[in-house]
Amino acid sequence: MDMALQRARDPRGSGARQRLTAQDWADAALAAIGEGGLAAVAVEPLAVRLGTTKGSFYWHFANRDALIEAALARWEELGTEAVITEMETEPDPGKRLRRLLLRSTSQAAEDPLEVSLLATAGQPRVAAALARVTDRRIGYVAQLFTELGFAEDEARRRGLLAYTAYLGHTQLGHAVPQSLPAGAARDHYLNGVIDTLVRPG
Amino acid sequence: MDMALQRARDPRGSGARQRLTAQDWADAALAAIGEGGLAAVAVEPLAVRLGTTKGSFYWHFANRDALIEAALARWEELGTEAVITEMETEPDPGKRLRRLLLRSTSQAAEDPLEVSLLATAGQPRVAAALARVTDRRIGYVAQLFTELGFAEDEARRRGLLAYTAYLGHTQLGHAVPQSLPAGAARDHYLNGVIDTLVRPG
DNA sequence: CCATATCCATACGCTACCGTACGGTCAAAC
DNA sequence: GTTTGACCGTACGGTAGCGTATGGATATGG
Repeated sequence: MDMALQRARDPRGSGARQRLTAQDWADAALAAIGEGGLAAVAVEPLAVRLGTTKGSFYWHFANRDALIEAALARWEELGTEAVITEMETEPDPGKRLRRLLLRSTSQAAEDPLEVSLLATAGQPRVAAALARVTDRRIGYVAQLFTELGFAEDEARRRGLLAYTAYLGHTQLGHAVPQSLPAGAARDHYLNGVIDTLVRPG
Repeated sequence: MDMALQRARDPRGSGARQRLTAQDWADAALAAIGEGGLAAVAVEPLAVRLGTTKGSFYWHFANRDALIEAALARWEELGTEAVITEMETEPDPGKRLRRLLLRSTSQAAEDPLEVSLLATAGQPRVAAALARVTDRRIGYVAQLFTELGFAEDEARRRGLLAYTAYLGHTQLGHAVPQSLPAGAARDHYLNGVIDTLVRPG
């Protein structure tokens, strides 16, 4: 998740701008979710971080809920399709699976956002966004297994197993990082996992 | 997690008692975590649920933080050792692994507590409790793979994979339940997963 | 039957945050 | 150069929850 806060434009031409866009708020909200969960999406603290005040916020959004919605939409846009598109440059499905797993896990290691969102699946809006993203991802991974020669059912089963392992892995990465292999052992571990996942039978 | 709120004793002999114990508060806090995350551990709402007031709470605990600590201790006590002990009645390690996975996943399907705790790994106290529980569990599963004849390294690798899959599975079970197989397909899926996990190679 | 320790109710002040009201500012359009 | 509309600052009232203070209830031993 690239939080590169691209501002609309910079009227002054230099660094210090003062007008913000709704997307600035949405990105800040995403960053806050990553750091402190949904509860950290609080208007006044965010305003301080953005160097502005609530006056700005309530111009761009009706209320806090609308901000959350915008942040989730942005996450859906950035967190899944971009990665899948990036994978498509690799023709071999086996290598694609390896690249996907390596990239996703290391990405997730730096970005607590997904973990925080999973945590707040109680919220209906979050649940809906998660459902869409999850379906898309599991479908994509299952398709990779299909391309590797597995039958429909078996591919779905292995795709689901791979995705649950990915999810659990990121969970551990944030909650109990010392339980995961690090450095070179990490790549070795992940490659071994894929070996197990793609072994025929 | 059996939330059977056993009261200390019941001075009246019948149903309606009014004095509470610290454990009553801790159990209520655990239930609240399951329903609404750590943030839902709020003294005044809990007092309402317990049919009492803050006066009781601040008699038993110094502050909200002490309550959280007590709840975590109770979770560690109930959520891991009890299950492992229960597994030991099964002599065959292969069946033990199957029983463990089936029991844990269906348990977790009803009890959002673990998911909520994972979500709040930011809190140092939660992180410490999670670390202890995670180490114990991964160690136990790895030992099962050792008993199944895998070498030390391979057993650890497969144990970790199994545990991450379990974690991710429970995540999905709460966030996007429709992505998981249900009913008979569920057992079929889990058995297939174990087949994949124990297949030699 | 009263004394004491245990346990709870109630009232209070404090802080963080939500949302509103309204006035001020600045750039662009005319 | 005035007007207009987009954008922001500030002050306000409201709510939820933390923690404290203090008095009241209740059970049990003397």
